[in-house]
Amino acid sequence: MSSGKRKVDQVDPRDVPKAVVSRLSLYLRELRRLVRSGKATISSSQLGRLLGLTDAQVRKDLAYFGHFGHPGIGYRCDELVAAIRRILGTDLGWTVAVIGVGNLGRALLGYEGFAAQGFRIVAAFDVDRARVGKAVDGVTIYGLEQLADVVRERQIRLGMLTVPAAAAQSAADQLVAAGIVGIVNFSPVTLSLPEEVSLVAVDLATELEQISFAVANRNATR
Amino acid sequence: MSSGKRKVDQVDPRDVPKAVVSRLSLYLRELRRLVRSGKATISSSQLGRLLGLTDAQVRKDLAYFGHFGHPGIGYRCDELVAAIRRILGTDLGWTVAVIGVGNLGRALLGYEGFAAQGFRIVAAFDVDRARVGKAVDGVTIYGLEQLADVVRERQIRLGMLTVPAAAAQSAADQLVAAGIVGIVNFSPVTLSLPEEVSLVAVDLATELEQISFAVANRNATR
DNA sequence: TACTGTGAAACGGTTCACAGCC
DNA sequence: GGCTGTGAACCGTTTCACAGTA
Repeated sequence: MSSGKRKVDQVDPRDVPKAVVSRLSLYLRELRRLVRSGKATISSSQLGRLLGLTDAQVRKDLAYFGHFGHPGIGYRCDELVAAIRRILGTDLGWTVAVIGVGNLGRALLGYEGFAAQGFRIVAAFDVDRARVGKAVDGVTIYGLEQLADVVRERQIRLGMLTVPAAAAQSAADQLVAAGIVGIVNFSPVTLSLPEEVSLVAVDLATELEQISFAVANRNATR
Repeated sequence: MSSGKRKVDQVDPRDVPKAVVSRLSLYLRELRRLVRSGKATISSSQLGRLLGLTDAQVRKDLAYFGHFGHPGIGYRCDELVAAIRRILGTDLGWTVAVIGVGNLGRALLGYEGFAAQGFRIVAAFDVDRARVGKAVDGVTIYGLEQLADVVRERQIRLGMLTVPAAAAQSAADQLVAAGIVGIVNFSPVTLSLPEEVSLVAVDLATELEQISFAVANRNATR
């Protein structure tokens, strides 16, 4: 507590609802677009309309983290972009590894959306010797046995897992042992990880199943 | 109401919480694995432990749709697989198109997890003339202008959208015009669609941002 | 006037705890 | 004894409505 009356109105980030955090990503994406299109300020109701949310929700979400708005004006787009990036931690710059260089892994290596958001893929890993040593989109592919070394040397902090289901838990264990702090799991398995490692799971088949359910149940009660 | 006292204890599927439906996919995935490994029955608490959920949650979720369990026994794995497939509608067999054959689109065309869950990708579309006419993983690539015709002929019902952000809304509009009933959107834009078309959005950068937030806020209040 | 920030109310989902059943 | 199905209590999130501010 060095000096001044630093107002502590922020909440402990750990008890912010998960839904709020994922909307933050949406706000960020839309705000960047607005900045690019030259818009200087935006109100909660305009932003909400663009994203299919209510104005109150937008304000409540942002208010978890501080006072970013200007009454009578709205939110300054560039200011809010900077604030959200800082909240999400994407201003820190993250190094990422891709584990599993199949179809999906290759797609991630070539995905342009990551760099702009502060994520740099610096290495890929695979068990297939035919792939090891090659590079895809400028990223070198290493053997899985080199994981620990490369993670240490290149200071890799996050991993994206795109290996076959049967190999996923073991690959995840290796990532954890190598000291990685967060994993996005694209393999269709439920991983069990120590709770100090963050996990987000994405299952492509599951996404289609959600659509299937919605469509199959569109009309009234069976 | 042909005969018998058909008990109507099911709830209108439209007011089942979304979270329940996405857990259904998890149950299904795990149950299939259990069936494959020869397990005949499973209790809600075992299934919950495998997925990181409570036993009560598993039972409540399933009870939205009927009485699938056997007191004293648990759930019969194969029975429950069939029930969930029917609930999700994946037993109906869906035809799917991929729009945008870039890195991610190609990965989807080669993704093996879809067929097993009842989804068949029967066509792909792209604006790039160099790609049109070719096939990827046995799926023919058509020009985007052929969308309406091919969707009709091949009776395509769902679409996966993997085009650049700038092209996404227009492509989505074309999908809707062609009569598609559900879209999984991988393009980093918020689409606006008529509400009779179902939508699931997956943003890869957003997933990494969730991890970033979790890791950056792992420790106590700043 | 136009807008934010926020308590309070309303809503919806999860957990609890137990009756009923095998 | 072991397990499901479920009403009731609990808890977290969303919506409402308005005081406060530029």
